[in-house]
Amino acid sequence: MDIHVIEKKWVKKWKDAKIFESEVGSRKKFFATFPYPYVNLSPHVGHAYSAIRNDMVIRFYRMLGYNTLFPFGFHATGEPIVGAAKRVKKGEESQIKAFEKAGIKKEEIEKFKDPEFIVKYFVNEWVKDMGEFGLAVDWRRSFYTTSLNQEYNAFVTWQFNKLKEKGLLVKGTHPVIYCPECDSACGSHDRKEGEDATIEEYVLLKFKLGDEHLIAATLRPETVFGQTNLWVNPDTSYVRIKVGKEEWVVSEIAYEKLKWQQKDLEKLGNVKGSTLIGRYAKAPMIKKEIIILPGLFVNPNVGTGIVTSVPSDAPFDYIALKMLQRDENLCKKYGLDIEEIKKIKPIPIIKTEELGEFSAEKACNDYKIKSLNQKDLLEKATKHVYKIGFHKGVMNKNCGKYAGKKVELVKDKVSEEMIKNNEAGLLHEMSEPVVCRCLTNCVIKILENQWFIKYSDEIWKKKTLKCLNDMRVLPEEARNVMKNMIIKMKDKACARKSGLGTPLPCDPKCNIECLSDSTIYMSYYIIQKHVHNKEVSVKNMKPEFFDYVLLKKGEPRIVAKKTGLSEELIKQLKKEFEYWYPVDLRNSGKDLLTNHLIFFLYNHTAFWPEKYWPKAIGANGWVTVDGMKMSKSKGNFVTLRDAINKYGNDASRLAFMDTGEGISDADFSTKAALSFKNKLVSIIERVEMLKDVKGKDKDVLDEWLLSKVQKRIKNTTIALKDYLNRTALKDSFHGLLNDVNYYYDKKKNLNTETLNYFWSVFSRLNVPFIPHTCEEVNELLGSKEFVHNLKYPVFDKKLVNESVEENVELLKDINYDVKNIIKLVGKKPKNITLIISPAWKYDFFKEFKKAFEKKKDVKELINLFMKQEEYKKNSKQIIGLINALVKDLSKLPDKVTNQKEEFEAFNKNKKFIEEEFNSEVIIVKAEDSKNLKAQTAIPGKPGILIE
RNA sequence: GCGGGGGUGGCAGAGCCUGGUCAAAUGCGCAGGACUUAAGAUCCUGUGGGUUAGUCCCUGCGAGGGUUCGAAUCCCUUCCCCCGCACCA
Repeated sequence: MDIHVIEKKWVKKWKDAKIFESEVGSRKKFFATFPYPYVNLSPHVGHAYSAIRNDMVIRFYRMLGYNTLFPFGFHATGEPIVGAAKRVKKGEESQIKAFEKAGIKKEEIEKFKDPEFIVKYFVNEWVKDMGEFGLAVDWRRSFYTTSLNQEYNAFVTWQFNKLKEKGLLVKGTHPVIYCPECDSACGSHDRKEGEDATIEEYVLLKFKLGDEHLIAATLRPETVFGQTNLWVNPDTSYVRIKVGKEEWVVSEIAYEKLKWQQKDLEKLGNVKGSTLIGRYAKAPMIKKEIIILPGLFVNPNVGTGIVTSVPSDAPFDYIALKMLQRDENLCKKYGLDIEEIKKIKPIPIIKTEELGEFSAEKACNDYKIKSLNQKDLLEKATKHVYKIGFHKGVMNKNCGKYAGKKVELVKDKVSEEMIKNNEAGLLHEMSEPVVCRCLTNCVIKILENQWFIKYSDEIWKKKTLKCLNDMRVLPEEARNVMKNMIIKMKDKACARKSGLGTPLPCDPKCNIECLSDSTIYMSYYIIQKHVHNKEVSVKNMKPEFFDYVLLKKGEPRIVAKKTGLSEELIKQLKKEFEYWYPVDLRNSGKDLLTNHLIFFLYNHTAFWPEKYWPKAIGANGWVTVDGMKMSKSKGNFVTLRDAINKYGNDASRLAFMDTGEGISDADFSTKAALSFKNKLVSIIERVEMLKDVKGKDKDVLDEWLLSKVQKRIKNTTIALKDYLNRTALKDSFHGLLNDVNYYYDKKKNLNTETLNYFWSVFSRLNVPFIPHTCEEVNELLGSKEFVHNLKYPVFDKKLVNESVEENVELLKDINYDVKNIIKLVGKKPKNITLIISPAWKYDFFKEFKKAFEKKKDVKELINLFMKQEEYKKNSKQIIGLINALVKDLSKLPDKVTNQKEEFEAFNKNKKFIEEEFNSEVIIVKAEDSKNLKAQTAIPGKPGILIE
């Protein structure tokens, strides 16, 4: 049997019958989406995972009676496709090889110089592969993004005009890591070095010195209240520059940096560091004249090469000051009066419990730092002081109006105040050097007049938080991740100079970037069906069209006239939107939790009333292959096509869904996939063999199987409602197969009715996981209908039989024990005698359980039982049991029935034991046995005697 | 640094919220068996360590303490790992 042939057959049948093409109706609907993939590659197994999870939920809800919709779009917005096309044009080896590896013929490569061709090529590949994979997708609703698709382009244009109208699209300024050679922002993927570099914000403090300003850079503006002096490196050459109307003195390197961040900069001349020493400059905020001292430790590459000194809270400053105060020669060299220098004392400004008011001094003592040469220790101490000071510190009385306030709360306020009073400015620095792929050193540039989406807007934020709060998020821990992100949200720059996309209406030279043009497009799937049907095209898509269909604005008669569409059609579109919206589930990889999904929520709250806000988000982890991150170099890169060819659709689906769940990563195990493939074949074979099953008699095993099946149904349904694929599979697939294996194994004369029922349930219950196999099984069972059109199995309480299940469990236990003993004895038994626990033990165990809940003391418990006549005669055994039970309560049997019931149960089922061991089984009550083993018997665990 | 999540068998991964009936569901791998001419598949049995005329005992959930009659689970301390922090899709 070839499973691939079977799967292909069903994929075709579904397609021909259009069972996944969804139309509005009167039934309840379920609309599930997942983020459209970026189409610069053919799909690989990682892509497939989120799609399968969505597919699983869709099939489940479909069989619960919902009208389901699963659309599938494609994302082409952004840089990579254009980049790849450029690289092909340039004839770059690696890029061409990558395409060739993806199965593109050499003579075709030429065409990949055109981004549009790349988009169309891969969209086609995706539809082909995903289609063959049998997803329950309504392919009429597929589209790709960017201006290459005029209709979608019109939709996004409308969206951004609306955002602007609402005041949510604003202009602003922001710093980026920038490559001067490429003349564009240099993202982490474009870098050769410094991928992890971040932008740090230094506050530039202005110290008035005559007509000039010495500019010192600091990361701790709140410590200005403790300034005692300035450090200037006497050996460094500084430059005097004109900044607007002011003259600044900074290091040469700082000037180079500032050029990118300040307007109207002009170099006036050089200043030798040593010439500044000993002079006094007026410090910002405290407005005090402080002395400029020689700081040989000052690095001209960092900040501005000028440092303000706060010896109370900065270990470097503290040690440098102490050293200078001892160094008569150095003072003399720069003409300083050492006695004056010695008068400089740290000014306490921040107090913490751990470090007191002189944290730098304390830290230096703790770390045993004596000299500036201990640079590593000084850096450690600085970090430590900062961490404690910032998070736990409180500003003291020397800090003016900030006294008594927490450091973390005032830090920004202090710098804001100084900037406002023109006592300070800003300098952006990279946390580490960045080199662009083009080998140019990057700088930080301040981009001006950039368009931002105003995600920082407090009202909008609040609405979005409410939306998140009211929806389901699965798994739950994803909610916290998102919540924290929303709270932290700043405005998002939404325009890019390069890459594909929709032009920003208010600045058409720029395209809308990839995460901003994909926030409310789920609504566009509804419109796309009509574009596909050629009923609507870009010329109809006036703003009034979207206003009416999506926002219910306007008179149908006027809108129809304006758009050139019939009134009927636009009414129909509006109706469809109102039917399918809101999105019931958006399932996504966890990587989108802190960006795309947030924007998705934000924009929905901006465009629609609560009624249309998304109902649920599901997140899943990454996919690894055989425990390793998928990569081409490791040779473990599996495309979806590979998986389909090798394992088939259902086995691949199982390999995903059986391994990962929730936000942790899923491991696609190739061995497991292969083993699933075999298992699926054997399932179909078994069902084919059903025709030879003729048995009519029913016994405990039939009842047991039916009862087990009910529990499997119940557990599967509960798990699926929480999108827990793995948990669900444990019951629906593995559980049921284990159950039925036991049945096949133990049942002498297989019962037709039982097995037909079983496989019918199996085939329906597993549709979300292995839809093709289920169709085949369903057909073999004689159904004329698609299994997808049948009802999902419903838990039937009447078929649950607890006591039968317990009996079978009991039998399993006994078999296990007997087998062990036989192994020890090492001979084939003639007789097996099971000695049922004496009647009093049943009472004892029951009473003990109750008594133990109240009293835990061994002696008290013994006394309690010894008071009772009926137990006295078994005192030895009782004391032994109590001691053992108190030590380890697990010895207490799960369930205590009574002797009569257990005796009857064993008698009824003894034939199974006899068959198992092929020997006679004798069942006696302990009271009727003289054998010593009778004493070891307890409820649920008979004494066993092998002869 | 900030935020989130983890550390359990050869591997992947349950159990933790709500302490005991739990140590390891489920899958993979491995070993043995049944079936088969044979192989594969399938099914059965076993799979932390130790011991065994007895269905058991000892040890074990990153490390160290504590609470409790009882801790993988609760509390404290400590070590280690992964992910996100935005212009990258």
